Amino acid sequence: MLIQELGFWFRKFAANNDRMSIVSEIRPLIVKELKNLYGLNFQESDLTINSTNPEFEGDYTLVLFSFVKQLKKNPELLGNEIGNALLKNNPEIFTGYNVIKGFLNLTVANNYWINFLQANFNNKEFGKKISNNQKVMVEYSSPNTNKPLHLGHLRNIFLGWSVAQALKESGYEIIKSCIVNDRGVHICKSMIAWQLFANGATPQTTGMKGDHFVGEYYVKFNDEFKRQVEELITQGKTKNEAEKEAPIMKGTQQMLLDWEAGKPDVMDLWRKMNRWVYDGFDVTYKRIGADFQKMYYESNTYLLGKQFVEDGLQQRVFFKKEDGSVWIDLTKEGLDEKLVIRKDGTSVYITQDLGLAQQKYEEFKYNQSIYVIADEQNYHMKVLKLILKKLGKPYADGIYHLSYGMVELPSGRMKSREGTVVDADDMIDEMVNVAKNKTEELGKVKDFTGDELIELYDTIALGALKFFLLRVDPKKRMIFNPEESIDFHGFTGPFVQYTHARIKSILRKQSGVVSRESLVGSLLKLEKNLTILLEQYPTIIEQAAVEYNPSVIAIYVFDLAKSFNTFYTEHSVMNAESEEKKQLRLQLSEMTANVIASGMSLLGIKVPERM
RNA sequence: GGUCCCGUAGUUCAAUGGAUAGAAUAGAAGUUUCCUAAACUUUAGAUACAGGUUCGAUUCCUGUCGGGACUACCA
Repeated sequence: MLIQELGFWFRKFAANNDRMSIVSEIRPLIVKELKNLYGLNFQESDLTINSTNPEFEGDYTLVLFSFVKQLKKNPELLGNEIGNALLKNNPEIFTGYNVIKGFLNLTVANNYWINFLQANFNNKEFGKKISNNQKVMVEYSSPNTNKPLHLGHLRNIFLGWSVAQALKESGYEIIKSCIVNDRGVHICKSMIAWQLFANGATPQTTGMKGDHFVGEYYVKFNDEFKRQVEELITQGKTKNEAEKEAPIMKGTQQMLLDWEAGKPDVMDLWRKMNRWVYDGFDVTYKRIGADFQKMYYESNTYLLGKQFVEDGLQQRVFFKKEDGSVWIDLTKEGLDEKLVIRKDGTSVYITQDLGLAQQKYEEFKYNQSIYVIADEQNYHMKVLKLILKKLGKPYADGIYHLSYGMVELPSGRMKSREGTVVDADDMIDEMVNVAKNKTEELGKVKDFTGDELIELYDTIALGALKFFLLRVDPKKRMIFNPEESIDFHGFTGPFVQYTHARIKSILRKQSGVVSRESLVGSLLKLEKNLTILLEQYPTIIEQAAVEYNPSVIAIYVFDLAKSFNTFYTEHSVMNAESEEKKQLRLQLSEMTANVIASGMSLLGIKVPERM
């Protein structure tokens, strides 16, 4: 290698964490050539550059059709002219090109890939960006305190956590928050059922997890309510009347009034039962790795929005109807009139959220505020943002609704009343069980201690579950099939974890550190494929962060593992053809393990050394 | 009724308007004296329907059919 060429590579890879991807380096070069050759000004974003299809020669492909029209040249000629110029002016980057139909296939120099590998293979922070001084709040989980977490919550939690992590890796400061829905009529339902049926039982006396314990009384309320309604109907009432007059429902409404009045015994019971639920949630959160820097409680925030009302009326954004209720007219925006204050002066859900948005902003001065909420609330979130905008709030534009689709069963939507809800804790326990059985069956870790085994089962089980819920585009509804979903083969977390464990096994056999200089001049097809994939990792993180979409990481990390497995089956690392090849493959292996570990960590998934 | 979202192999998911629509499972056929077979290889199989825009459409537009969500003085 020539001295000046070494200098080129040194500059290229010196600042690891700020390095540009090869594609982002190629773009300006092409723009430059288009100007030189034809005097045309194109934006980098005008260029379409794809990975070259495997059946053609080349690494990256420029699509030529968009220039053909403007230049009135045939694509073959155009491609050759651009390819020729690129090669001539950037001999250290390109070593070849070919034109097929309207596609210019570019081959990137082996030296580029080899130097990339040498510079980054042992960098565990590859892909991580330096701070950009932007602050993002991510609100997720946000449960009710009347029942335990279910599969739908898990999608929310994994998604919120992972998006936050991808943003953090991209240089943002992250504040994870949670608004706990700890008040309201549904909470009173559990409370009243406890008063009626519990005989003083507690999670401690029954040995139950607190959230499950309280959830049982919520179910008991519904059973009793149904029974009372039926009884009243047999007495000649209509269904509507019966539902209004059922004693347990009347009791619930009274309890809500008592709560709002701050009646001591009701407040005591409310605090006690919420404490039970929080204790239960904490266990689950800890187990699945959810964390929050800021908790909000609706019992503290539900009155906040009222400050907006005067403001809104004065600005003529809101208007008052004759009965005293306050509204906003959104018909010009294609929506309806929306109530913000009831005629009795109490606030509604949207009003509370206005207040909470304001409080969050005052407290954290965020640049962006992300709400991880299911898509059934698309309308609500649209209205929220619109109102804040109309009120001239500076933070309105930073609000983003990360809307995700429901998790459904093959039989349809999960319904708590029909008992078709998949409980989060049960689900995790079942996954752990499957992980245990499978691991024992394979018998590869018989020398593990009891604690190590428990940790491994958790790692695999949660890896499978998180991967399963994150591998799908958040926007889309997803179907959860209990029979088929607990699978550790194919496009799954354990598949990726297994690849990592196998690589680690190779690396353990290598005594001492892997050499930095591999001194090989060329790459075999499978070696190059793997290197190209590794080089794309920072771009993938960026995409996941920009699109708020962890599934691109899951898909990437799976592709990477698959690509390594193919390589690994074909070529031996420890018994490579030469010492240089061995070092190169060790570098490839180490970097693949690092990127897998890093990518999986962005999904909240641990990777084992052995499994 | 109105607004919005979604229809891709048997099934679960991919595909910034670009080359012969990719994977995974399930199906068929193979690979273990050699770095962990939770792996690898081969094979068969799909864009709901009808138009339109475009050099080029799974992607954009219109319509039809099918599924879902929202449309609360519930949260």
